Amino acid sequence: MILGMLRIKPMSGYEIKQAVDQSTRFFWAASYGQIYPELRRLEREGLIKGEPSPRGARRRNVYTLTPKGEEVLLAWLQEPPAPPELRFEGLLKLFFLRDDERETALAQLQSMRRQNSAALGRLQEIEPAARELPQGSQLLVLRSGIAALQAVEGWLEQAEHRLTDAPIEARR
Amino acid sequence: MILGMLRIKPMSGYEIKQAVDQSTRFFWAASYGQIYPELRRLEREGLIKGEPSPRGARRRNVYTLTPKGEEVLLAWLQEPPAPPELRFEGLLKLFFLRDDERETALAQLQSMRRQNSAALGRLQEIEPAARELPQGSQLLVLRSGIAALQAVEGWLEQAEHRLTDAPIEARR
DNA sequence: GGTCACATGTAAAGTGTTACATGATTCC
DNA sequence: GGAATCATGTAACACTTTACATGTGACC
Repeated sequence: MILGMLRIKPMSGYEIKQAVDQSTRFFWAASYGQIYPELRRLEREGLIKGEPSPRGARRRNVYTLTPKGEEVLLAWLQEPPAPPELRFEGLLKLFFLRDDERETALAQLQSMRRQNSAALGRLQEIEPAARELPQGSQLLVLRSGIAALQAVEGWLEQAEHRLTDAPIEARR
Repeated sequence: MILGMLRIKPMSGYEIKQAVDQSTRFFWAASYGQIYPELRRLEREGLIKGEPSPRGARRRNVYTLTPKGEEVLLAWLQEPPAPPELRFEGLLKLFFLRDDERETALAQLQSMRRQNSAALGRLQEIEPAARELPQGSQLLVLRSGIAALQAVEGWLEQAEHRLTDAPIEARR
C-alpha cells in the first residue's frame, strides 16, 4: 500500500496516512503505528528513499520510490489478489439471534442500516469530485464501494420489513 | 463467537471450528490457534464449563455455556455492532493501477470475478438446505451474503466490459 | 500399512490498534 | 493563551495465522 501511494507521488508518512483515510480506508486501512515503522523497513530494504523536507522548523521526511521499489510494486500489482477478508460483527450477532429475539434483531438491523447509510453517504459525496481523479481505476473502485453498499442497503431494508411484517402470532 | 456457538449447542473446540467453517467463515473466521486458548480463558472466567466426553480412547472436551456466560452473551448481542472491517487486496491493486496498465487491471478484475463466482456458488449451494435451519436469522444472514456477492458480481462484469470496450483514451 | 478424519494443543511470527510522548505552526 | 493541525515516533497490548507436534479411530 505504501509503495502504491508513493507511486502516485512522493509523500511523508503523515501525508500517506491522510491519503489512506481519504481513499482506501474502506477496504484497506492503516495506522501511524504501521506506517512509520514500515517506512523505515522499506527504506532499509532499498525500496524507498527518504529525504528531509522540513516546513519551517517542523521536520518532515518525504519518501520516494526507488527503481527497485517500483519493480517490486509492479510485480505485486500483477500477482493475483488474496481473497478479501471481512469481519462483520453485525452479521455475526444477527446470526446468533433466535426467532424469539426479534426485537433485538430488528435493533441490530437498524444499527447496521444507520452505519451503512452513513458510509454510503460519504462515498456518494466524494463521487462528483472523484470524476476528476487522474486514474479511471480510482473512480471504478469508488463506484464498486457505492454499488456494494447500495446492495447491502437494499438487503437491510428488506430484512427489516420482513421482521416487522412477520406473522401475527409471533408479534405478541 | 464461541459463546454464540455454544448457545446453539454444547460443542468441542474441534466442532466449533467446523461450525465456523461451515457458517460464519465468510464474515467471521477463526483458527484453532484462537479457539483452544480462548476456550481455556472463557472457562477460567466462568463463562463456559468444559466436560470430558471422550469417544472411545480419543479424548474430547465438550463445553457448555454457564448462566454467567449466557448473560454475557445476551448483553453482547444487544450492544450496537462494531463497524465492519474489510481487507480487499484486489480493490487495492485496482486502485493503484494506472490507465496505461489496462491489461493488468483487466486480469485483476478477472481474478476477482473468478473468486467471487466461486464464493457465490458455494453460498447458493447451501441455500436450499439453509431453509431448514432452526433460526430464520441464519437464513437471513446467508441471503445477505448472496445479495452482496451478486452485487459485486454485477459490478465486476460491468467494470470488465468498460475496460474491454473502452477506447484507448481513458474513459470516464 | 497408509491415508484421512477426529481431536487437542503450543510456539513463533506476523499484523494491527491504542495510547502516549514530543514539538512546531496556525488560527482564533 | 488555547485549540487544532502538522509531523514523527514508540511501547504495550491484542489479535491472528502458520506451522508444528501428538495421538486415536475408521476405512481401504
